[in-house]
Amino acid sequence: MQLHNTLSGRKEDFAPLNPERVTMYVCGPTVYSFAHIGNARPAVVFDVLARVLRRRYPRVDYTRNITDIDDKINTAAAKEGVAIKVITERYTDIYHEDLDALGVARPTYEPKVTEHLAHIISMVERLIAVGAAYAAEGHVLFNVTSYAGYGELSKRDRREMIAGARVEVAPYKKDPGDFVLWKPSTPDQPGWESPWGRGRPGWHIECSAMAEALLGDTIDIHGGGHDLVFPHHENERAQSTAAHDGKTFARYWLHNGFLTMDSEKMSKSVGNVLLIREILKAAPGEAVRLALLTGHYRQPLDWNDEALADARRKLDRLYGALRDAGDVAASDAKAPDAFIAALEDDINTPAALAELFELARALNKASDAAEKAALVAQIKDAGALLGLLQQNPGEWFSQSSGTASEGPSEAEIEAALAARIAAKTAKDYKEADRIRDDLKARGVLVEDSKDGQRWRRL
RNA sequence: GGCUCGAUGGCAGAGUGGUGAUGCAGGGGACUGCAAAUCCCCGUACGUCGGUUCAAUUCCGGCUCGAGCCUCCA
Repeated sequence: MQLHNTLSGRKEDFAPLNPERVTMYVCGPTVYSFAHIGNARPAVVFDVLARVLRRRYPRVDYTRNITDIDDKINTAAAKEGVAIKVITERYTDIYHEDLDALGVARPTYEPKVTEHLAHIISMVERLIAVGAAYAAEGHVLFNVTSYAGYGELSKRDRREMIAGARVEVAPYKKDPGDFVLWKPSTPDQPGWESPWGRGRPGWHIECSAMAEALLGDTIDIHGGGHDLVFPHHENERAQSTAAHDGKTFARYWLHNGFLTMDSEKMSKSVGNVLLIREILKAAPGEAVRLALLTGHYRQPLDWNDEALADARRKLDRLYGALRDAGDVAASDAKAPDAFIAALEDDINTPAALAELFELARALNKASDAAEKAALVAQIKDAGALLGLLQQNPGEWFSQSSGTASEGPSEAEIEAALAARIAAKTAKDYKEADRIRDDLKARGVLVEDSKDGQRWRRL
């Protein structure tokens, strides 16, 4: 298997440190608001990676954290006049619901920062002990000059960064690039007791501490959105390496490209944020998932209505092939080598999808029952690796477009189809066509197959 | 300003130093009462200017354009 490593800037052969236990850490959400479609991309991409790894390795410990201590959460809680727990639990549940709809499996571990305060404090103490961090005015800061490798991941020169810095440098910092590990809380802010007084952790130390607690000092794969390379992952790397006596923190760094809206970054300031749950009102979760896998994960992906409609039509074709195969009992055939090879080549989902369509065409052409059974099994096994094609074709074609869409009920459709078959039997094609046109106008496409009429929602 | 990554046909999107993936859309045909679905066939592409090479969309360089990071951010 090959994976593109941000640290080296090239594709590398992947070999886990311990083949009996592959470890993977992906930065999860800060739960203070609804998740948008951009947040869904890493969740889906690394879900696919976990599935591919699990096919080859017996145990994959995948950790995706929930950041439930953060100043944005504090702001949201203060605004509503509730405890931060009210906010974080609400949006954690929503996050789970959204990802469930996209077929994203839960990670092995889903740690929360609030459950790891002791670990975070201990890590900060160790960093001070080894001289990589220092306390100043209630804060604890990581000294970037203590780590020679600082800047390697994001390919940045510290001196240039200072020149381009847009923020004012706090006077207690030894170096302008030093970042906060622990900061003091005022009495009205959420805080936890620590050797440096009541306060709360900085953002970067959380992930380092949770990765250490659950996966150990060195992890195989660390993933996240491309925007996290700097400063978040650069800082994590510096902290963890310093705390672990120079041991490698993450062996492979993977970053997914950004999702744009009409070629522009999705952000609240631009006002083009598209929430996962808004999209799910008008489209099935599986189509959203496929749309996210249409491009290679490292490439930017432009989100628009056409991309989603395209994904739905693709699923129509794939599920159509499965439906037309009829009731053949799937054999125990597995996804073909070319499909696996595509996914093991740095998660090349577009190439893998092309293989899937080749299988669908073969299935559409097949007449032999054994051949059909093998192809159905191959398509389903391949689909499972992508997290697709696991429902019955009938369910796919009869489901509504999304949580908010409407249309005639199945009973109404069945009644209309009965009337149409009667008209057809009487060779009253004018009436049969009228019924078909009427249903189409209401969002239901009727097709005549050799097995009789069938329908699907548009 | 610094850094990173891109630029493929009507659209989306892989890939490759020399036979133009895949899906959608389009044209033709088969099938169908007509459609739809399916199958077969077809078309149009590698930003620009140079270089290397027998041969470049594929390697190298300049340019132009685009996305992202340098501040919270997937």
